[in-house]
Amino acid sequence: MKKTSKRANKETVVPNIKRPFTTIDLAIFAVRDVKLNVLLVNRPKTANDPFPGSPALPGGFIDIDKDPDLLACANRKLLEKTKVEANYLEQVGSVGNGTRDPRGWSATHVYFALIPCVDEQNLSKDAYWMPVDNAINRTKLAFDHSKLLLLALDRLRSKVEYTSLPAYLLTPPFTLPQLQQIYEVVLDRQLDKSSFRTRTLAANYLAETGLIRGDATRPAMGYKIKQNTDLIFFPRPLSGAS
Amino acid sequence: MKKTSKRANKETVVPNIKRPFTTIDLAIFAVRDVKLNVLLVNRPKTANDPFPGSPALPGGFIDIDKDPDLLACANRKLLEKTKVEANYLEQVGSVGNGTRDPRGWSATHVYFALIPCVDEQNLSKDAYWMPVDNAINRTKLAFDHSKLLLLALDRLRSKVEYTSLPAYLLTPPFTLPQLQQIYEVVLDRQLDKSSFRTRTLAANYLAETGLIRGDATRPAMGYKIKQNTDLIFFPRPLSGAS
DNA sequence: TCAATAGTGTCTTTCAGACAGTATTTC
DNA sequence: GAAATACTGTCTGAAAGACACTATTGA
Repeated sequence: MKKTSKRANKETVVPNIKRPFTTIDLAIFAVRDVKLNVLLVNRPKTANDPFPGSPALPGGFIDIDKDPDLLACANRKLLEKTKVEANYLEQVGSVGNGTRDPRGWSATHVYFALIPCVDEQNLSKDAYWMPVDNAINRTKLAFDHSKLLLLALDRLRSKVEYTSLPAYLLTPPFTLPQLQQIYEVVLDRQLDKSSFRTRTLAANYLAETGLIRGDATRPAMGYKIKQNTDLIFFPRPLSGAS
Repeated sequence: MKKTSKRANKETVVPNIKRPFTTIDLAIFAVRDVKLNVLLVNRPKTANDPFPGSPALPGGFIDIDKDPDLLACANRKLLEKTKVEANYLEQVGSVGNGTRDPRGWSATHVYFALIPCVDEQNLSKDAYWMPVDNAINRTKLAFDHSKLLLLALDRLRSKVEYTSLPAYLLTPPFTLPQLQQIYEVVLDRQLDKSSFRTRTLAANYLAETGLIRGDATRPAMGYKIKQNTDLIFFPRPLSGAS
């Protein structure tokens, strides 16, 4: 290899500039007791830490020695807190400014994850579930995490209007009425059964797994997401998607 | 103020962790000669710089002394290169890993901007327009900027399917046929005139500004975006929005 | 049989798409 | 009047919403 490579011949010089802190924050969602929940952790009570004891989104500094990229870092932190892999993990965006962290200029990369509900005793010790309604309206989260949670929730809700996202909040096999309930829980409104079924089945992303017995009622067909299926985009949003 | 404030009583300790580089990259779009163009700059030819002389998206390191937040940083860099404010500026997301910059682990925050076309002699000296088709298919951009450009372009195209975004690529007053042409240029396909007009006018975000004379043809009504109007979301996407 | 839930059928509504037809300008 | 472009009207079709109806289970 004689020709000049991308790297300059001499060692590339590391520029001498001030670097912001770089963190990841995660909004991990699951449905518990017919409510959308978000995973929180309490900040350490060490005096030197900002917001000691406050509830916060899981996350923290990127470890540039351990994390090959941002997504891997998000996955690592998710696994540390929940012991499970995400059914779905997507970046919401990033927020950075000089005021969000009292320790200095800081930029965070925000992800949201969907998992089926994990029992609290299987979570990491410092982690717990809270209904999002509660987390948004009645809880002061550390840093700007209330705002970050709202960002993630808005993204989730808006995508639920026109995608198959809620299927990632369930463990297969699940029934169409169960799936519809998840949609209703996330969107906080009722949906029509008939059009929901037509739309869902027409998208052709579910495979039947056999009847599931109900409780003294008619059994429902069980479904799972077909293998190698990406997120489904429906041709029209459910309604006021704006 | 006696009660404990958010900052700990003693100075909060700055944690001793390695920090990645933090940068902004901008995909600045405008329509020139009936083609969607993107603003590029050539990397400096200094030997110590990575990718010397290569075309790249405008951007660079955050200056934590100058930039209060990420958006302000994006605005600053936009203004430096184009001398104009953006009609529309939105974050696409962020990309960070250990390999995208030969100088070390680096995270960039990607924005896209829409501006009406700025003549090349009014741009900053090192900046120039390139048709996106050309920039994507026939140009090797510095760093991972080809990938970043694609991210921004995908976001733009997908939002054009169901929003009023293209209106921000025009200087008012403009006519509906002109606006339709911008949609067609961005989406690279023809649209039906009648449904385009119905949909656009029904959204009620345009105000008439009086007839605009054509070239030996019937004059067309001029429009501008109504004041204090946010981006409009249409009830349905144009077609295969997926 | 009844209660409860699963699932279907039918009609309406809302918009995008196709396409033909009319209107207004300059030459 | 011709050419060019602006604008309108009518029909079709796809998919959501409302809502009544049938189907299948356990007690």
